[in-house]
Amino acid sequence: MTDSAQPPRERRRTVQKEAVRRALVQSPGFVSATALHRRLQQQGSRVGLATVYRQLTVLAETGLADTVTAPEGQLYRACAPTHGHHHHLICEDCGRAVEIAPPSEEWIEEAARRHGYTLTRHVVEVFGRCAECGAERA
Amino acid sequence: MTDSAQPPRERRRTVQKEAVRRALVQSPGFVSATALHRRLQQQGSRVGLATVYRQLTVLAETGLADTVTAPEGQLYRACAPTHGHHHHLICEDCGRAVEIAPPSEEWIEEAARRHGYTLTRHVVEVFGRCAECGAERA
DNA sequence: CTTTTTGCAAAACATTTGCATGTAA
DNA sequence: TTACATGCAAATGTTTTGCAAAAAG
Repeated sequence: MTDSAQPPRERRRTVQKEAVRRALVQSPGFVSATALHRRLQQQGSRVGLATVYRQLTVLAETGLADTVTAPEGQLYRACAPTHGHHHHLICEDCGRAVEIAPPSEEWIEEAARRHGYTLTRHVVEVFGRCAECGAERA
Repeated sequence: MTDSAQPPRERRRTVQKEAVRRALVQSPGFVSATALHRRLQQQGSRVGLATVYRQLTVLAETGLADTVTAPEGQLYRACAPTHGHHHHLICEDCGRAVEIAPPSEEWIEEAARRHGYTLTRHVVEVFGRCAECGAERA
């Protein structure tokens, strides 16, 4: 991208925008767009799936949502805008996610530098099964 | 692991199995199943896409291939069976990947234990632009 | 011969997009 | 009024699956 100054997208306040946001906040761990859409329907909100996707994208861009790429798709989670980025320990069963902090991320920059890479982003995803789900494991 | 003795899947030796493996080895960085399939076609091998997916899955399970989940899908890369799992520094432009080793992964187990999680897998993906691609950066 | 593997096409999903229609500002 | 936002359905793109035919052992 040649840094084309994008027309500062206007953000209009809409019911569905709020609904998506609220639903996301209500969700315990990371959720997929479809899952969130399902939840919204159950709650009575008649928000279109496309809108859920669009809003989730916006939320992620705005930093209001954290997102990780899982094999079953993109997952989102509400996130305080101040948080910046962090890593998670995610339960593969229920999706519950715990924030974890690596002791140091210097080694990442270190490694990048050593190999002549310019860092753009990094992801640390740790998957497992939480105590609750693990106990009832079949 | 509950060590449920799974019916030891028979592994029959087939041409396409070899073809997929070879194509994967020939590929420099991480490749998607579809990309690999395309490559195979260009090389003349008439391997079905489904087979490529199936084999790639097997290779990953067997530990003969490394795999990362990217937004555009699952990516695979040939990998020595002895290697175990490791992490990568991936160029977002050309896909070239360099192996990197975190100083220690104890903190992951540590964190899991602390939160009562049973670890199943973890992924560390660091994305950036390699020296080569970075130079010509527009 | 028996069982696995393949190929193909259809099915399943996740996600995006085109467009007419609502609607905030 | 006038853009932007939404909904819906169609379009994409990836990965899986059903099943009959081919191949391995």
